[in-house]
Amino acid sequence: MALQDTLRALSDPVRREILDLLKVGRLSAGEIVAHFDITGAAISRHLSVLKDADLIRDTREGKFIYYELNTSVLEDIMLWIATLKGDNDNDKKK
Amino acid sequence: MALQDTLRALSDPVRREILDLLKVGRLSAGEIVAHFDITGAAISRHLSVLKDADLIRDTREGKFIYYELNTSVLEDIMLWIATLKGDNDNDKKK
DNA sequence: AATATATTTAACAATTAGGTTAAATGTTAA
DNA sequence: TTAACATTTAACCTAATTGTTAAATATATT
Repeated sequence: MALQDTLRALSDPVRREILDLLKVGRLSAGEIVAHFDITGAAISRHLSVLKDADLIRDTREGKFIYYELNTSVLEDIMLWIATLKGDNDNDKKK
Repeated sequence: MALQDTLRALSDPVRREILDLLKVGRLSAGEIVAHFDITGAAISRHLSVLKDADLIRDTREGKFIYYELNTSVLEDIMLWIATLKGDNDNDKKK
């Protein structure tokens, strides 16, 4: 379900914007919420979708929960797209 | 809306499987339907989503409509993912 | 212990998505 | 022009998604 989860997570524009924000560095949930016009509850659920897809990691620090990007799962997408485009790099690898 | 359309189209497993089928070569709608357990109507709608996202192109030939892959729009995803991963190749380009 | 702050979870409403069957459209051939 | 075939579109149903507000949880502070 890895690829499925990742692509589903990426298919929402709010979630992609969250990832774009985290590109610069870690942010607390509240800091992320501040960038949007929707409620903290809505953002919180988006964060949990991203977390389930392992696109972000969280660490609590006192009252705050910090989120940071985890790009490793994006490899699978890159691979899938590459094979779709007829790249035979993968065949070579095996 | 290009990236959004592409990612949304890719977020469904049936649609990804259709693209995988087309990797080998063009197929008629009917041939595609034959690979699945859902109705032709359902597949037809999936095809139209893929077409709207410009991931496939169609050409009618007599009674049949043939579908073929168009991978060019996948570039945008690759780019977006690359920047997310901190690739500064794009910066260099400008 | 009580309160304030940060965040998540629950319950709900509106919208979107993906499936079905039945009807419509386009094309070929009798 | 009628019949048959390939495909799409329409109408409908159910389930999932995304947002809201209100309640719950976790931590820090007084």
